[in-house]
Amino acid sequence: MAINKRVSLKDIAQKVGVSTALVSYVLNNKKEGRIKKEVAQKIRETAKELNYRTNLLARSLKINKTYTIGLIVADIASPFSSGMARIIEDEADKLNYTVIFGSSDENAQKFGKLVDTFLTRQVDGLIIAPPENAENQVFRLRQQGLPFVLFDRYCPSVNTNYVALDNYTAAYNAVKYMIDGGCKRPAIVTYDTTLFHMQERVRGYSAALKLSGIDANKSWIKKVNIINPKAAIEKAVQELLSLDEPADAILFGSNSIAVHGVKYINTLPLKVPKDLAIISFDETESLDLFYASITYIKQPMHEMGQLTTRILLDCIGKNNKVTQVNMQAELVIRASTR
Amino acid sequence: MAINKRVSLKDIAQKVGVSTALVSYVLNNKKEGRIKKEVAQKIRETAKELNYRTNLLARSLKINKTYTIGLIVADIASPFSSGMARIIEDEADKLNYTVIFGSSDENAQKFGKLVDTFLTRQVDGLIIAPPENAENQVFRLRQQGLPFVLFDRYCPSVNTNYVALDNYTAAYNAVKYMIDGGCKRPAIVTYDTTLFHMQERVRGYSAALKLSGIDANKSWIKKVNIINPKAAIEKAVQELLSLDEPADAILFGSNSIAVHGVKYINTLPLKVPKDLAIISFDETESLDLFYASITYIKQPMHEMGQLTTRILLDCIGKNNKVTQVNMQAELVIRASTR
DNA sequence: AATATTTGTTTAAACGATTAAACAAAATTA
DNA sequence: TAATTTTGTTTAATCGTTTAAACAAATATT
Repeated sequence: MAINKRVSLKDIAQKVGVSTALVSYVLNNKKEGRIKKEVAQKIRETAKELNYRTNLLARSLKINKTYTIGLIVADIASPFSSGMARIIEDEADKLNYTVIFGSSDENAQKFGKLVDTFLTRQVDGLIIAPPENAENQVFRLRQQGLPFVLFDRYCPSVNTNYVALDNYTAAYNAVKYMIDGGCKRPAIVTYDTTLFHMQERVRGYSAALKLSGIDANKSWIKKVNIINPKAAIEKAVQELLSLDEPADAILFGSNSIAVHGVKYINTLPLKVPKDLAIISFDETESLDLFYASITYIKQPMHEMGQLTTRILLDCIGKNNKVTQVNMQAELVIRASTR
Repeated sequence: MAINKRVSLKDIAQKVGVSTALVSYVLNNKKEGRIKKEVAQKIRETAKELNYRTNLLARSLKINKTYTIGLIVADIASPFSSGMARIIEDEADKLNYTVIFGSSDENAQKFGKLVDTFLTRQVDGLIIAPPENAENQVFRLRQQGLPFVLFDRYCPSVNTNYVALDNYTAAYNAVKYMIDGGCKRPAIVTYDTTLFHMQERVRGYSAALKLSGIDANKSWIKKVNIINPKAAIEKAVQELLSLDEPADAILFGSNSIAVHGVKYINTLPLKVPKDLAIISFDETESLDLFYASITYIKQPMHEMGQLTTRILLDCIGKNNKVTQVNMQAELVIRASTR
């Protein structure tokens, strides 16, 4: 079955016996008062009858606007990314934008390829969670002048729009809370990465110790390799718990770290929160059945997604000022802390 | 900062002092032998120097092909959808296709809007998980002649490409396994929906009873409303367990049903699998910590996603025959069955 | 030397829309 | 009645590519 030849303005024009210009004016409701009622009516009828659909390629080419935004996440299959994608989709849809997406796999080169693909497709703007080592690419993008907004992560060295968590304060508050609850030796397990937002979390952790008068202990900070994290995280937790004076609180630096960490802890005889307090970043469904529900740092994902999208669409609509937002997290206190 | 005017073929042509046609030929490696080496070289250099990028809108308009496919899922934020999206993205990328996506929210009207949006954008084809009551829309799409492939769900009334699970056999085998393990009163909890794939699961369940010589009991089949499923599922499980002769095995008709069901069961004194055997469709991370790991029906998601994409791209490349695939599931036996 | 072929490049139409400008006819004003 | 304005529509250029066809110059063939 061949594709039914698509209907163009020309087809309508011919059928009605007018010029394509007139058809365009009518279907776009331009020149409102000028066009004869009966002709307009006829054109609209014919368009419907022929099942006409604007060719957005042609329109976009002419008006130099595609109503498309590109979304680059780490991995669309991850809950955080797909959750964000959904929020962005809905928000974009409200203003008639369509989203095309790609996963960078935390790989700067793949990231570059995606940016290129999207630019070639003439997207009106980009929403980006940049991977490690992509600062200069982000910088170059900035020079190009295409509107974009970073989210989740950002590059402090590049002056550009972003929406992210105030990771420093979030981590600070979480650790402070555990200390105030009586923990003497709080640890943190994060990925070994140069990504700014992760470093901020460690900085917040350290500040909480310092301001609470606890002597920082280097071995309380565990940075695990992002490749094959399961084994690395288990080892890290194990080490923390077998110190001469074992850690009595752990802040897991991300969702996925917490999953492996807590599952491992679940196999140990120690009791949460009595022997060990736990806080994780983001809620984690897969720990729902852990005997002590995990206290977690809640990012306002909805607000972040909506804000990110709005800032981008604002920018596309000519607003040139740079908007940088660090949102406050909420500490949701549950059973894993005391 | 204004957007740097994008560079076109014309700019290169002017700079080099040739026609745009020649530039196009060179950059597309057409007319290989005919073009003077030095000129070709110069053109390529200048293109790089000016940071030229093909305008895919213009090319697509001319060649009537966008290298874009539209993906319509129930909800991109759900693990199944986003997992599929990722597989499709990777497979499409290999052949230089880009994916645009939308979530139907299981709503036929929203589904229609998405199809429309994607057609307007001149996608080369669609990959669709159709919602309830979208049969006629799928049928109309079929008449239009645009290549598309259904996945996960399909409409038996419409003769079109699809890739789905053999849900009948999957359910049959699962229930049979529980019966063979000694279960006398197997139940099933599914959504109350006319979606064909769900009905197939019930049909497989019923066949297993019949062929095992078990008298089917109407109250063993629970169909819960998809709106506010948590309460409905808990009620269903509760009813199954308080029958005069309570159910001693449950097949949960989907991932999300199993989550609520098992979490509820976790609060009860009964023991899995001794008092109650459990099987679910799809693996469910959030039940990882349940004391008895859940036996589940494993869909070959990777193969399904890849196959779906390949069939579509095949179709776009002119293959007109209809391909219908029902893939076999694997029953992954773990601790929740005996 | 005349003709044919090859080589290297340009011309120009097309894809399907948008839109400023031009135009003709009707209605209004002077 | 002539000049002006309004109404309704068309013409034609444009967006940035692709590509068949035309063309001119160089080379090969007779």
